[in-house]
Amino acid sequence: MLKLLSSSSCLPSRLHSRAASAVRTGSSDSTVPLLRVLNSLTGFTGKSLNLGRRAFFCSDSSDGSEQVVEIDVKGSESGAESKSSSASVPMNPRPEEYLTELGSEIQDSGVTVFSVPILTSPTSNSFGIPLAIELIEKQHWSELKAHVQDSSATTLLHQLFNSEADPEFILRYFNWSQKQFNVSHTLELTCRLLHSLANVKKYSKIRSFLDGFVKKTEKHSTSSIFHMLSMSSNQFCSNSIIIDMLLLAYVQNSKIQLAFEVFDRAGDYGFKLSALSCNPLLCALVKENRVGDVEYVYKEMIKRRIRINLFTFNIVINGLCKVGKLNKAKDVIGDLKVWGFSPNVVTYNTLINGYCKMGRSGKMYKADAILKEMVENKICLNEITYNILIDGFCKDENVSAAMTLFKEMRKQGLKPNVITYNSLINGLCNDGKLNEACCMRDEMLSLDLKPNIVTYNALINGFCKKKMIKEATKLIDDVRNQGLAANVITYNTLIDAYCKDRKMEKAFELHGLMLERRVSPDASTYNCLIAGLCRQGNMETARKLLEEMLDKGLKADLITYNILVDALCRKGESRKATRLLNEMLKMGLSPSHLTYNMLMDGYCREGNLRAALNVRAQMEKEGKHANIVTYNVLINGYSKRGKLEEANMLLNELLERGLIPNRTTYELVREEMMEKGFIPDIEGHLYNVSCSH
DNA sequence: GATCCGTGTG
Repeated sequence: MLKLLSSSSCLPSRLHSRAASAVRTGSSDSTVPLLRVLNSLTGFTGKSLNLGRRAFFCSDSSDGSEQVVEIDVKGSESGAESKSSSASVPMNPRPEEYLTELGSEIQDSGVTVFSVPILTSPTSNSFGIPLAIELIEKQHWSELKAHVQDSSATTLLHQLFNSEADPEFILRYFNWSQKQFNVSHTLELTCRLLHSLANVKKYSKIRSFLDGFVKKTEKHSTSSIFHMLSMSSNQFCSNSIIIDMLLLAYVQNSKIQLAFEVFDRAGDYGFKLSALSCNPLLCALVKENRVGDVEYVYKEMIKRRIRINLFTFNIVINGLCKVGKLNKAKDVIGDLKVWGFSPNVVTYNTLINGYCKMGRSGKMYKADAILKEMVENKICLNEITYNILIDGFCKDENVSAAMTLFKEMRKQGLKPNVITYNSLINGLCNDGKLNEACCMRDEMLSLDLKPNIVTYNALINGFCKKKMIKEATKLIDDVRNQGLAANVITYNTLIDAYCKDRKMEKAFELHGLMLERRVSPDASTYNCLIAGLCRQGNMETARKLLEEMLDKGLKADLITYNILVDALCRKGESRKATRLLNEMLKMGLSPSHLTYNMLMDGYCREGNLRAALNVRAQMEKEGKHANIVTYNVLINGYSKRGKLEEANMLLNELLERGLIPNRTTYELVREEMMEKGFIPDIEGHLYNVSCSH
């Protein structure tokens, strides 16, 4: 009734070759229990062809050994027997039932999908399942190998699933056979394995299995995994746990996009995830600056009633703070209180850090307000709190305030660490206090706190800012003597200093040195060098360097293009710069306000106001609105050409748009205005005296 | 079983 296909002239050519190989691989004693066939029906993506009374099923086996069987739909035993070379199939209980289902499924649609593994009959040789299990248990692999060949590896796996074998042994065999025969078992079998492990609560085994699974597998789409998993068991709880672990495995293997997809689809399937996996996902999204996705996951977690905890809130707050969404971060603090949590030291540290990193003046005042709230709520400051504040004050150019905190920190019995010192050294260096900065480094050494590369980079930067590049370069030797290695930031700092000092040979020397020492230059390295060459007007070499950069697989970024656009515009070659702008857009890079403004300025200086306006139109088309610099550039362009009416119109336009003119805005027009009898009124609007009379 | 802090450049 069911038999191996021996040969067939009616198969389409594509299938024919598969059939031929099936004949070679399938031994003549292979049989296909109907139960297996039916099991396979539940889920598979392959193809079947309905050819009258017979259907040919082509297995989707990923190991390359295609197996084809022929099924007589009508179930006529005699008809099947007419093909003498096919093997007969032992009948399972109530075969008629299966055949009826099978037949109708095939006849209903021209394309039905399922796989048909071919099993070697266990009775066909002396090797039985109990022996196999024993060998697997004892891990006598070489002995097992004597009994299992390429073609029967999957067969045995099926038999193990059907036996009462310990899922852990099945797992062992699963892994061994994949490695041994260099095959990947099908997704269907993988899901069966996961479910059998979940049934006996072997979660750590599932975890490590999934780790391997996500490491090598790129071929299974998220949707096929979900589909197959839910097809192979309707145990909702197991499915949720498996998916939860899969999500975590993706995150731990830095496959964040896949993890995100799993999170999303778990919602469609209604699988319940845990904070154990969702929190790391959130963390990864924060690290990748995908704040929109962070907000989405957070909202979904609440909607799906995932048991969120304080970690969840803190991670989300950090994500929001990182991109300056301080108000939203405060909203989340409100949320966490509603959920019955209280902000802890990490919550406050995160928020304080958020304010410290904000570019605005008075940021430390805001940070201080949070600090007060923290103290009121009896949350003790820790080392990190102090480090954040010390760094914040240093960046706010208030090193003395930072030093006060430094002292207070120690008075509180908290130990400053490398980060504390690095912040202070950096602050002192930026303040030009190199001696004090060096003293701090010595203090570190005396306290047995090892300065690291960050420490030295701060010092090197300090020397560079003071144009003491020779001294700065010497520090590279110090770095080596301390057993440290200069990194890309070290080299970039020095290269940039030499470029600014117009010592391009020296800069390229360092570039060579970093290559020699196997420190890979990054886009910034090239940007520094390209900017240096542009400053010298050496556009040709700059172009060449850009090509070298691209050849190395580094991507030219916004900065690279801005450097080049700026240089071309300064040279009066705005047209060439426009070509670069289009190149950027083609590369999917979004030009910044600066890019457009430089271009407009270039055209204005060339007297091509029409071209400048075209740039502005393009800018608006790309969704970037003119800012105050844009207006200043255009106003300057018009007033320099004596077109005061237009300049005046632009000034009114910017006021109408709610932009705030700055000093430059007025200075650009004032002189000419006065000369020509225009006077600016108190509010900045201009009117023509001669017209008003 | 995890969340918060430090370096450079256009």
